[in-house]
Amino acid sequence: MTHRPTMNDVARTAGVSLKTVSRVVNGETTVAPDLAARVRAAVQSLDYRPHLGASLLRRRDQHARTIGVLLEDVSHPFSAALHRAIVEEAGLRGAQVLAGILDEGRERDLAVAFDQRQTDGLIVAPMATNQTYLASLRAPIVFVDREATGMAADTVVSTNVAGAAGAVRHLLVQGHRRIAYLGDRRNLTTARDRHRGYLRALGGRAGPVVHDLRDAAAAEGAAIAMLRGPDPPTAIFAARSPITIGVVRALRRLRMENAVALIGFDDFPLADLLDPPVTVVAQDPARMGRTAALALFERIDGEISAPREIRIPTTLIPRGSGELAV
Amino acid sequence: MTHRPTMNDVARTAGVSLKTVSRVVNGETTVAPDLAARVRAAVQSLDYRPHLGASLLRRRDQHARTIGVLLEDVSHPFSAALHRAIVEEAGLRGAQVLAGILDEGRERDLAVAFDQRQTDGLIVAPMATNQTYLASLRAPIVFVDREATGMAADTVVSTNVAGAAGAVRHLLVQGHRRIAYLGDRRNLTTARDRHRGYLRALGGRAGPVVHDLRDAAAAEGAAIAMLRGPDPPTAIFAARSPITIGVVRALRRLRMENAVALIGFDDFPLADLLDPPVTVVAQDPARMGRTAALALFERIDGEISAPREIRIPTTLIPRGSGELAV
DNA sequence: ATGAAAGCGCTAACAT
DNA sequence: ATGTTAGCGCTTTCAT
Repeated sequence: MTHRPTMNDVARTAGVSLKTVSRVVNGETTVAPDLAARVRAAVQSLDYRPHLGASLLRRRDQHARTIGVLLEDVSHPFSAALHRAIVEEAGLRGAQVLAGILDEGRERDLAVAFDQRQTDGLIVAPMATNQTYLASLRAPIVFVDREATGMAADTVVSTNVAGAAGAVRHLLVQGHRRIAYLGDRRNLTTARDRHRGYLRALGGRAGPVVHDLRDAAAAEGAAIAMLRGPDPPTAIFAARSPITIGVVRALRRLRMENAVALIGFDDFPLADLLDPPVTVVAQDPARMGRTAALALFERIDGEISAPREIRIPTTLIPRGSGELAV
Repeated sequence: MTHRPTMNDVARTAGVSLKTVSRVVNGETTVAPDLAARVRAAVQSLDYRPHLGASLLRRRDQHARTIGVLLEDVSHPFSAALHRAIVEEAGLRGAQVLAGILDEGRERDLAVAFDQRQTDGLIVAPMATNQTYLASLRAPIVFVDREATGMAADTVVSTNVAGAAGAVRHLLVQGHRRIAYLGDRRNLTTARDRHRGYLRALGGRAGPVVHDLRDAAAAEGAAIAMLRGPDPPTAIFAARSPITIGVVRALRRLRMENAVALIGFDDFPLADLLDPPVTVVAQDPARMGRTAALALFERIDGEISAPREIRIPTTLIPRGSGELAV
């Protein structure tokens, strides 16, 4: 087991003091060129790599130039785009991004683990029903996609209420009067807001509503039951893309894909290649990610104003499924 | 700025020595119950959190119970499934997983950043053309999906040659004689192997071949050119799912989706809902992730046998597009 | 411009 | 069973 070289080893090899090595490694300019060259040669030959932990331990005020991102399902195209935007924005600032998958229940553990790893800040898409525990973390936090409960911090979300209301109004314009809502668990603020938008657009005339659909399979079952039941809807608003996909499968199985209109919240790959192509309310995850990253870096740099809530607009993309008349 | 509490603060508050706090925090059993209770109370009231960096600095032999995963495109369903499987396997061992997005060129920086963060090991899907630089890292490494160049380590890959050859043979059985290959850059070992499988199945009778297709748009353009050109193929083998999707778009635009057979390597969401449904050679990313994680933990635990290459079998899933006759 | 000494928060080795 | 001392690899005084 060969010892990992330390600054002391480099100093000995280069025939200089520990501190001189430190200066060279940290790019301080107050070192004579020949000494610096000797140090660099020693660094090379020993394959020395500074020990970030030790460095961070001593200079407690400095930053590790690393932020953490905690996301639910990394495979979700929305999360992936968010993640990528954050990485790019961080790259401009010379910061690294570490990501963690937020399995339900592990949210707290992960956040603490990141915090212990001296990340300078955290961007979190909250899953758990309460984020109070985050208040005790060392590092600043920005929430994205969903709002947090029990803790105030900068938050970047889509215009969920307006986007959902716009989709439903779009269906009303086609003449639909019986419009169903299929959504996720109501403890997610996104689901609550999209449901609220749906209700707002319909006024008193809400159609059938199903909550707590956690995945495409559940949505498919619920849609089939609804469409086969009494007084089926002529149009469906799906509040999340896995639900949209479940509804597509249901309509296909019942051969009703051209008989019942469908608009989904959140775009997804291949939506335009389905039959009929799926009309969606597209979010702008790239902009959300950039915005969240910028907010976080401001906080890291010491910004201490009151927590902000930033809303990113959505766009209705008509592709066919939402333009089927009654 | 209120000072973050240290073990010393806890010791003072609890009226015990520093070492006693250390013992309690680390779950050692050689502490009298009443002292332990006092310590725990102090930890609570001060909201003390151990400083992982300092801890790791002292006990150099111990592990941080954290591994890093370096993946190209986290949004790729294959990568996402891999990632999730690794997280689950690590969870069983009580280990955390940090992920990094491997933008081309940043592979080295990220790997070093993770290594500096005292990860116990790394799982890497190599992108760069050379991985020699990884040899100098502290932590053990396992490669997944693609083989590395310039560095020997455990590697978990799909049976790319056999899977591709099987797909092409499947097309031969339907009577196709002019079968095209559309693939990614040949410096990726996966692309090379799938191309080799294609050639092997066809013997001397290879059809038109296009390499270096980096995304769906490039594949769409290449497919259109090929299908409009002289002597077009009657079947296409796409070596990666973004390419498959590009080919689907091309066929759709030319209204040839039922005239030209298509098999794609790697499954993708909604493949079964397209028209015609897309036949694929499915990989098993969950198994690959589990296998890679297990291999890495063995290495972390000190296994020093020669590097292994583990091949995970693929499965042909006939859905329609690959069963179109000539 | 360079170096010696102290100490970041913690654990290991050794008392007691 | 508990405490004391030293020191991990590094940066920060403070000398020179």
